[in-house]
Amino acid sequence: MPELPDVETFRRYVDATALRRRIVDVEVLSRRVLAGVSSRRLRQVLRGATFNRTRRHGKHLFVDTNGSQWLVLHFGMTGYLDYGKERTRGPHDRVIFVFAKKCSLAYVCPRLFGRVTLTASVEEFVEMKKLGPDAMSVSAEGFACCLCGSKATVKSSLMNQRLIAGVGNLYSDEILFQSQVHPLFRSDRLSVAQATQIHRDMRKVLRRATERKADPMQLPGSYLLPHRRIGGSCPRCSGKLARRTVAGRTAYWCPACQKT
DNA sequence: AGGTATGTTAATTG
DNA sequence: GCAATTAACATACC
Repeated sequence: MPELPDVETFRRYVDATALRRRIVDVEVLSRRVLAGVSSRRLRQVLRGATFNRTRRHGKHLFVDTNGSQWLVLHFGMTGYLDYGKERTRGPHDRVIFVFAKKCSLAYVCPRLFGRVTLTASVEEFVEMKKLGPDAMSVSAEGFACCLCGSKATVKSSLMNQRLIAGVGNLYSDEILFQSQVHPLFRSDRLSVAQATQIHRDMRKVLRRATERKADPMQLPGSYLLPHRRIGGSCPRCSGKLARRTVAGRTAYWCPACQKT
């Protein structure tokens, strides 16, 4: 799941379920998802604390734990959160934050590509990971700056978390479809008008997707994602969509609507 | 069985 | 150094 709209949805989910509740225990069921923190330290820092507030930068979710540490959650390709009272444990639960009254929040990650850690500062973490500005917060000028310095294809640049944080394979396809820009177009050859358009469409697409709880199939029929499958047709011109590996991922686009 | 998958990163190649 | 490609990670689905 997790591109920016998914992680923003998870952030709101934590806000709605787990804020200000005393953490009575932390169960680490898979050490593999811990990055640079031991289960003992995670438990020691979180036990007795509360989740105070949440932040998001790109695909990373941060939860202020009351003291000097933030819990950092990244979801890989298949991670998500599941809150419940007396919830039954699933096979892919990796870390469980246990609250009072048998309530708990599970970090579930079937493929184990996600990571959980702690950081003293969100800004330091972002700098350490060399993440670019958040896709929903970056200004048009900042966005153009990030893209136009890259010789990579525009799809690759959009997905490069060091340039812009938050856009992945699915939404990069959607953004370029909206802007009618070909995914293989070189970033540094975009006109100012094109970069401005892509910036506007990026924010529009991510906002829309977040409104729809990050379910790509719930996007309007005029969007690419509901049609993004083998044999799918362009909602604008009805032509067959093109499909090819770009930047190591499967890209879909309309060869008629998205020129060069 | 083999191909595919919403992510990241290291190694390799041009 | 940059960019593209490939493999690797671990699992599920068609």
